[in-house]
Amino acid sequence: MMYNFNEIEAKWQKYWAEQQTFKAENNSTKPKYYVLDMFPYPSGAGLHVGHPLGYIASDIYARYKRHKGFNVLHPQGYDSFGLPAEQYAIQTGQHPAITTEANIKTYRRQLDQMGFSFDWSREVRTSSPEYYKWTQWIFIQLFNSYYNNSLNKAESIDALVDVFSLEGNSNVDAVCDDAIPVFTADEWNSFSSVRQQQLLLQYRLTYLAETEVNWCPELGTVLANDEIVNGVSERGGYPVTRKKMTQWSMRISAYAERLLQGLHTIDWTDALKESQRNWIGKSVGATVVFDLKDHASTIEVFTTRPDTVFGVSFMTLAPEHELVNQITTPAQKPAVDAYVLATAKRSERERMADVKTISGVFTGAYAEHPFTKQAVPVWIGDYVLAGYGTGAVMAVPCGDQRDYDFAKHFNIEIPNIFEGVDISAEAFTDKGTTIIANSDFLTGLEYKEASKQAIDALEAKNHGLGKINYRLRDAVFSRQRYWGEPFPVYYINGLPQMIAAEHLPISLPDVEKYLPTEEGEPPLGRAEVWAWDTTLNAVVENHKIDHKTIFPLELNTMPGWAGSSWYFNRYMDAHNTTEFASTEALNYWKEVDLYIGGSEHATGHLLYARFWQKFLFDLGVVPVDEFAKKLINQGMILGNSAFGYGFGPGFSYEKPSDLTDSLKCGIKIKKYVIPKLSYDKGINGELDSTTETIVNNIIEEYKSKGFKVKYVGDEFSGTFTPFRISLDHLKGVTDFLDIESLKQDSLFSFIKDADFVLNENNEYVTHREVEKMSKSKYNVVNPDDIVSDYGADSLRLYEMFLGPLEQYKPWNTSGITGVHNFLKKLWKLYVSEDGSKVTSAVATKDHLKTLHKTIKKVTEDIENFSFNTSVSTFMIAVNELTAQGCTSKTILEPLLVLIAPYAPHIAEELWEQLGHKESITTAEFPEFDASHLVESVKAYPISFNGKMRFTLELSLDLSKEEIEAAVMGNEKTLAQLEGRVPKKVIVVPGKIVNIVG
RNA sequence: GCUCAAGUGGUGGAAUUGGUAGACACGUUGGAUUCAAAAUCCAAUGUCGCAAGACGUGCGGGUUCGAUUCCCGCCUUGAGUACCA
Repeated sequence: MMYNFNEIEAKWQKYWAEQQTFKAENNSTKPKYYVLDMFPYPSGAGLHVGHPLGYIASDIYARYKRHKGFNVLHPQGYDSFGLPAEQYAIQTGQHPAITTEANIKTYRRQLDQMGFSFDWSREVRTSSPEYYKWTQWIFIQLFNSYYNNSLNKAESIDALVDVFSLEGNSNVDAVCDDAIPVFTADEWNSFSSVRQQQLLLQYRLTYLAETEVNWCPELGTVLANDEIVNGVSERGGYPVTRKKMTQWSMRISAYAERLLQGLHTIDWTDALKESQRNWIGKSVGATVVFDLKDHASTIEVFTTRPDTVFGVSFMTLAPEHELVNQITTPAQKPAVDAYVLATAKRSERERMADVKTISGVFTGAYAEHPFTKQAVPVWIGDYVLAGYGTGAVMAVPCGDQRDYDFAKHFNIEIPNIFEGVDISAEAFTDKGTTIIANSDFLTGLEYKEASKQAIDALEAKNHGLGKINYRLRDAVFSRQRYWGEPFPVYYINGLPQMIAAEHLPISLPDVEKYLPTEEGEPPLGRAEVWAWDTTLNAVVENHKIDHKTIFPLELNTMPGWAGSSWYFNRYMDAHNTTEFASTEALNYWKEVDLYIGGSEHATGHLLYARFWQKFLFDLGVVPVDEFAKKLINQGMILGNSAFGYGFGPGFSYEKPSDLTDSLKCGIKIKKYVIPKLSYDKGINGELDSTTETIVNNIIEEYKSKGFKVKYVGDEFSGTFTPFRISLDHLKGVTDFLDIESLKQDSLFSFIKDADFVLNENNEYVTHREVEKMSKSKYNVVNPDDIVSDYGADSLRLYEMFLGPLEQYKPWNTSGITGVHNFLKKLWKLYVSEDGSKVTSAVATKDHLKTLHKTIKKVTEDIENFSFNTSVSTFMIAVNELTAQGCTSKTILEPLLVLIAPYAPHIAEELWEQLGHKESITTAEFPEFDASHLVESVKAYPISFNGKMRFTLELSLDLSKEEIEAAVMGNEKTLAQLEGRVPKKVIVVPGKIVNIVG
């Protein structure tokens, strides 16, 4: 019998689906284990070989845990709302609902053929009304809650209303907008209901506010901070500008401290925790209030160095600071206005790129130092950001490099307040133990004590407060797009009202025109969408709202991260129509035990999901406040792009491995040089002179048909253009180009008349480069091809074999033959041409040693997520057992269970051939038994003073006699004793042994 | 600039708490089989050397009987972050 992987894999995939082998129950006598993958966006390109990497790892772990006797929940679903899905629909000109459905079909087929052990009965889609009903429900809960700082948790807004009506807000410690006035109970009760609602909105955990947002005109929507990379949109790379818009926001800042503290309780990688910490950006310090001379207002600043308050020699405001207009003196007004205007014109990106230039303008105003009462000039400068702290700083040039540079540039005084420190060249920024000088009551103190006393003094004078500042901003929650969850919100008199929970879901209307607009009018706002929901219609009717003339409905949609912030809870009880998941299910599964996904979600999804989980925990809906106990970031599998080099259209070159080699070869053997330089510099890269000469020679020697280069005499006057070649046009898995195939591809029509210059073996060698796998780079390797050529088991093993899970690594199809051969050898170990080879023969010592060595290694590997090395271990085991001629069932049966998580199809097939009626999934994972491993004892000397002491390396517990025998009799060990032959070995507990020479 | 991670053959990568560096696989070379090719099997494969042997884990030091592993100082690469007061 042959190893017919296609047949075997189809057979078992069908069997698992029919038998519902991987269906998890919500109660069991077994311990529970929840393994989750970050669910995919069903993009139009389908899966490439990089996508399943994490799914394979989680599948191996899930299958392993089942063998170990756990009730395993391993679900899968689709993050089908949001920008990526919508952009794809727009590009293809189809409705997102249609493309999403089609893409999901492709994904499902591709996932199924990999043999994953998902419980598909629990599938969720964020874009299905049954699911987003509960996303809307959570939104309403957030709206109905505020953050109570004294309880340090979210609480119902009704509780806040009660407090207001009894005692006003002066004793309320809640997270809210900065500018809330103090009011008494009487005042509150006398406020109109509109006024009350406006005030409450400033406390709610999701609130409507006019905020400066990141507006992306190309995408026609606002973006959250984490959706912007280097000043352009993460998706598409479009420019982003600042714009004031009324938007829904999520008060994630209320949870900043808990999000920080929670990191201590979860087993996530340090890198990931670190980036969350950076993103939250906690800094401890104080606010300091400076009075203004000749002006009623005050300037409030935040500083982490209150100890340096006596080093202040000026203040700087952000150009956008609200006081700038008020305090600027008439004499300075023209200069200040010009500067403010110039700053506003500069895009975020320009401002970021240009950090070296120091610029600023004096406002003419002076503040008063809170202690010395000296006049402090107030400047504006764009090194101060409006969005952080208070948008103003007290400048201490001797203790902060930016203040120092600013002072030097504008010739401002730099007083030194550090004992024995030279500040003539740069600022002194160490906190350490340096003594503060020239600072009145702070003189002679160190940083820590000085800070404390400075804050005490400020608080006593009512001129400041100890304060903790966070970089984390509230998250903008509105998107001016079609393909997202509608808000369960309508408006009365411009104030938002929640639609009652029993009317959910508010479904997304089916519209013809779903394209975003550059002005930011939401697609749902167009005429044809009016009254798109019967529920809403009823609501609107009840309130007698004329929805033709006013906007009664919230027309924005929720961002992509809304649905992904709680989906892990939905899997626990995916079809519940009355609750987002039942309490029993939530209490049973609690949290995700192992979560696998990419690190690119560090400051987006993973932060928002933790935020919502903590909120739901405060609400008492979920039993734990961290949703994922352990998280692993799988690395990316990179593509291996192929390039040709062209000079103008229609001409291309081989890229030789190195320059000197080509020089040696010369033009006679048709080698020529296109330096990497030209590629690195892109299309308009320059060639160095050596290269240029050769190129000239080649041009003279090999004028090709279709060679359309302009050159004057011998002057080379063009540029080389690397062009991408689809991997389909390479000969097999080599670097060699199949020229005929390429010329027939309409995508590469520009090349069809070209002559190709070949190397001495008449091959055209492409230049290869490792980069991210993407359709546009023509470097995608489709798992479908790999599965049909080698089988899913081969693909699974190979993806693991490529290298450590967390690492970024290039894909290289040629290596897959190694693991494929292993599977064939494995097959041959069990099956001969006439049938099963497995017998009831007694296992030999060697057989048992091989088996238990393998059990030990593989168990350790899986527990440590080092899946790559266990593939090697299997190979060694099969090679050894084949060499030993092992046919014993006692060996071969447990071996199959070891391999089953990695290569489930072949394992099932062979398991069946061993006579089992049940799936191998029900088999117990074999236990390691050390008694089968006997290895030589190695001894290493520790010291030679009188007695010799040794470290012994043992792989199991040997008796004293056995160690003695091993050391005395081991030639190699004796050689290491430098010729001294021990007479007696004294075994000491642990590894230390005394040997008397 | 700051933070983190990583540098091992032609390649991907192994190597337990410091203990035979290069497992396993790819690739390459030679051989067997074949009319031939594919497939399969066998052997060799860190570098230098005919060999004995010597040298070898980015560079320079250190600790140790012993260092890929620990310490100090550099260099390089990758990732994240960026005027955060």
